[in-house]
Amino acid sequence: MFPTNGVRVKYGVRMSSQDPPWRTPPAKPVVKPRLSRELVVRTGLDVLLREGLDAVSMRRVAQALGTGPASLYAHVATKDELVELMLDQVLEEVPLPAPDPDRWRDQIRELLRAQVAAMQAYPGIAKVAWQVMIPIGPNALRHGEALLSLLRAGGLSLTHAAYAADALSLYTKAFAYEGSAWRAVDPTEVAARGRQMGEYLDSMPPDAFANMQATGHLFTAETAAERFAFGLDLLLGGLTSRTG
Amino acid sequence: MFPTNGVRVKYGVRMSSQDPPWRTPPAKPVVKPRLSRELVVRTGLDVLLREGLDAVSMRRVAQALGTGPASLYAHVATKDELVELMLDQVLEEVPLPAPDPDRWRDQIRELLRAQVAAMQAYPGIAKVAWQVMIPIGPNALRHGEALLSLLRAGGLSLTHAAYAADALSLYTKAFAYEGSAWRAVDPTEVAARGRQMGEYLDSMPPDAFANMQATGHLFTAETAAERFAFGLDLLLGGLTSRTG
DNA sequence: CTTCCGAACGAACGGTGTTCGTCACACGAA
DNA sequence: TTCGTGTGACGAACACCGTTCGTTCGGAAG
Repeated sequence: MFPTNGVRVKYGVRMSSQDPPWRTPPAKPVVKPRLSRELVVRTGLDVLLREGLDAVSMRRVAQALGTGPASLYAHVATKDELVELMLDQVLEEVPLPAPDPDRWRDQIRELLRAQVAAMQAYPGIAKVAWQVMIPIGPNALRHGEALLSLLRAGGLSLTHAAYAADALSLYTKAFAYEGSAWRAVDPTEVAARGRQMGEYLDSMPPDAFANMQATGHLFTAETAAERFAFGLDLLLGGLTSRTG
Repeated sequence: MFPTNGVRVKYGVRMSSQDPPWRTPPAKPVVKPRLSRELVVRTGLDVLLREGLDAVSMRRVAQALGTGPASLYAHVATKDELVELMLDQVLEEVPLPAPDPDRWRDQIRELLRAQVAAMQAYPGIAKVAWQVMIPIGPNALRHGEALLSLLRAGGLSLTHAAYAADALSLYTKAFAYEGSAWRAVDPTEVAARGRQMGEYLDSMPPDAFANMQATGHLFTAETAAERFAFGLDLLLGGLTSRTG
């Protein structure tokens, strides 16, 4: 029949001849894959992709697995750990460069851009990078080490490399969240916020918010890549004065 | 007795002579200030200061006001609006500089440092700067305009000023949140995370995370101000190549 | 075949944000 | 002064949430 490893027949399909005659066999001996940490995490990402981060609750993930919320706690300590594992899973797909002292600046740019892209593929996942204080998953650590290596390859001292990595990571996480959040919510709501802000600014003395009025049109999703590159150039450009 | 404006006597303290003799007067005619948007917001900040951001729920704030959660909705549309108003209130106390073209860089440093300091005075409040997509409160907008003005005073083009303001704001918010969050949670928990990470790193091949191992001790609360200044210098230093 | 252990699970607990219908009260009109 | 009337205050309830408890049951070990 089924391989006994990895599948499970609910309520036991076998019936003994001693069973009373009115014992009805289960209507649907549904084949259900055995739960595992990885399966729970993957299902969580599935729910996130389909219904957004807010829909990722223990109950919803359990429902997607055809079970109850209590079953998940055999594989995951808490919900925070689940979403942290989901984030780490997303980072796993990002390739890490081998430091090249001639291209370290471009390599940093590529790495951070790839991080943002990976996170934006799962709208809302960047939020958990802020919810959990310090990402500690294996892949998060690998990314941290890779960034530090690139900065060291650029000739920075240990302390400067550490501080620069901190600033670069913070900025990248912040940017990933911003873009990720915009994509996750209803676009009409974003538009409503923008209109609300415009109305407020218009109701004020015209010179009170002159620069805001003049630059408001620049903060759109279209300029996102450009803005990210600009901020990255600022940070990396600032490093030129500290190294060769 | 009391001025009728601003106070309220619960259940009506006046008794008519027609009342049946067993009618007991209310034991404590508690003087309760009338609810208002500002009072609700202020009470929210009170609860945050005393019990942390997680304790700020509609029920808890209502309880602190001696009423039920439904009463708050006459003054605040949703909980998100409440915490957004709380954040805006915190920003109100930060003074804004008048742009001086000779000191614009230092003025930016001062402004952003003051923003971080104000947020860290209310541990956890920086989190809401991320929960609400685009801060839209009057004070948030005033801060945005001030930052743009300083950058324009520095000679940047409109587009560059806008992009630089975006990067600077993002970095400041990110840093404020990081420090704010560390202060808001149990220090033993932070230590546990650090130890957990150290153990994981030790269990790996020693050269796999060499830079992480060497720099781990630099990411403490003591180096926070230094790290923030470093990142700010990076961003502002990157601007030198784009203006005089 | 029996024992045993841990995954799976149903039900419940105490919390959350928000809504609904009601009620008391201050204020303007008669 | 009396009488509506509108609005803030409020208790109760709804539909969720994360998590825990006690039980059940499948599959491997003895």
